[in-house]
Amino acid sequence: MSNKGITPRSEEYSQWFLDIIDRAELAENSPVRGSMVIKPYGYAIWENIQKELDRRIKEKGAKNAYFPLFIPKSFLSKEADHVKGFAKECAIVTHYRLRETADGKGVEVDPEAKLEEELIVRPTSETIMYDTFSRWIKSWRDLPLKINQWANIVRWEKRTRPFLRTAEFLWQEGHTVHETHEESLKEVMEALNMYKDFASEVLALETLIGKKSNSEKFAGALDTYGVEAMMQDGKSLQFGTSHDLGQNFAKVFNIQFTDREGKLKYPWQTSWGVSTRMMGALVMSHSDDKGLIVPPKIAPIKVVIVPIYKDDNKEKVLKYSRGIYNQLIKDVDNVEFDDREFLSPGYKFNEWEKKGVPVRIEIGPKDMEAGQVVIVRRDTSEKSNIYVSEVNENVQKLLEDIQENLLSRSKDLLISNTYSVSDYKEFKDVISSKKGFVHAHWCGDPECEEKIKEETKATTRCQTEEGKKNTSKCIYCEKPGEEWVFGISY
RNA sequence: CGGGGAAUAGUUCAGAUGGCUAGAACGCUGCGUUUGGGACGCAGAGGUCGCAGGUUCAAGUCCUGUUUCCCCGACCA
Repeated sequence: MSNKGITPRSEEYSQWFLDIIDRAELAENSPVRGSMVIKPYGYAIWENIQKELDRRIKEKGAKNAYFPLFIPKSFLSKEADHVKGFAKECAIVTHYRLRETADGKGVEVDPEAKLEEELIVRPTSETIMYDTFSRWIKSWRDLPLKINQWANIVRWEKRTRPFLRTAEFLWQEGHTVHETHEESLKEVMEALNMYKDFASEVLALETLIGKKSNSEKFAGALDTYGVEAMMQDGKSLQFGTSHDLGQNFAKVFNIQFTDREGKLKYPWQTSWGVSTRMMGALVMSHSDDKGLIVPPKIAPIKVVIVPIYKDDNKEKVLKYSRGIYNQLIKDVDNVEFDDREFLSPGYKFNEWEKKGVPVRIEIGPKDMEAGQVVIVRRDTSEKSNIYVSEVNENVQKLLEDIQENLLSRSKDLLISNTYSVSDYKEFKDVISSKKGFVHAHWCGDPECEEKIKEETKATTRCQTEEGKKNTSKCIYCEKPGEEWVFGISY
């Protein structure tokens, strides 16, 4: 099996990657391609991400709900751009029953059981939600409506990559409805900033936010804003999106409300989402040749204690270590005590390093005699001898330090791989040799964008607030243009 | 849908110009010894060599067909 799709840093990479997900399990039993099994440890990371993000989403005033997996074909086809955008990557349910084959050895689709109207497995939930919204919303008093859904969705991509682009993925999608465009635009930016803050505060990832170009925007939106992260190889990864849907969907799903003057109006909508792709960003950003580094705030195991003993001092060391464990869990959660027998300490160290556990505590006879423990941080591999009485304080401080250090590494990477260029030759040089984010001017013509993509593989990633104000010659056609951020995208 | 690979043990792979009973490493099972950076010894289980034809005294190896998977593009969060 190979995991080459996801920025291998070394041969070791593919090994520890498999501790988190497993594609083989599924591939053997099923012809489902491009889906993946997320193993318990990987899923525990996802659960922690969910928990923290869910809290922030609710803080914004959104409530969780759940809508159907299947969308009637007619719903999806209501918004013209929306259909065009998703038509080519939909899984479609056409029948509802199987029957035994004539030879009795298997099953086949029962042609009698054809659905009158095909169902589409949701590639996103705008249509099925908004059909319902049209019944929920009558008056300005019903607004704003803010609904969030945690769900799985299916996009039948031609080519898949673990975490970055799987046929089925887990995500969160927020959908809001507002009285005015001004208000909905505010929501779009709030969601965008929520993602940026989440990335930086929780995932320790520095990101860039801004508006997407027309060719990159969501099918059916007026405008799409994106959060772009930079991976260790300089390539960019769209991490989350927030869409200004305008009144496009309101009009086709007939969502109307009576405003404060008694007039019937179409509301303004937004939608925003992030997916398990975040896990990919996490893996690809915080990793070194030893394996993953999980930011402490979402680590399923924050601290692992590894007792080191020989037969003659086993009981003593275990007792001493357990004492420290009991002391530590008073102040720190997610502490693991690894007393598995007959596995060498070296094996254990390696295993926890692969999994990215931020702090490891080694306790052996030498430490016991000195009344100390050895504390090792995962990000720098730095070891220190700490007195038992100082362990709790030290570990708490270390966890904060690691979280900060990961973010500062991510910042440094982004800053040191961001360039500004003024002509096309320079643009091509930088893109081909350095990758990274390249600030350059573009006239806004999709043809120039397309040509640049064909010739360099670089696409517009987004336009920042400052970029909009900064005008100069388009690097391709030299007509006047605004500044955009280009990059090579995953 | 284009362009390249590949298919042999649970996994990664080796098996020139066909040759006898199909191999290694890792993993797995048992016993014993080990435990401060991926432990070691001994014993063992595990294979219709992707599938179907063909050539041959003889096919994992050659030929034809077929299926599947992987990688690189196009599409996309």
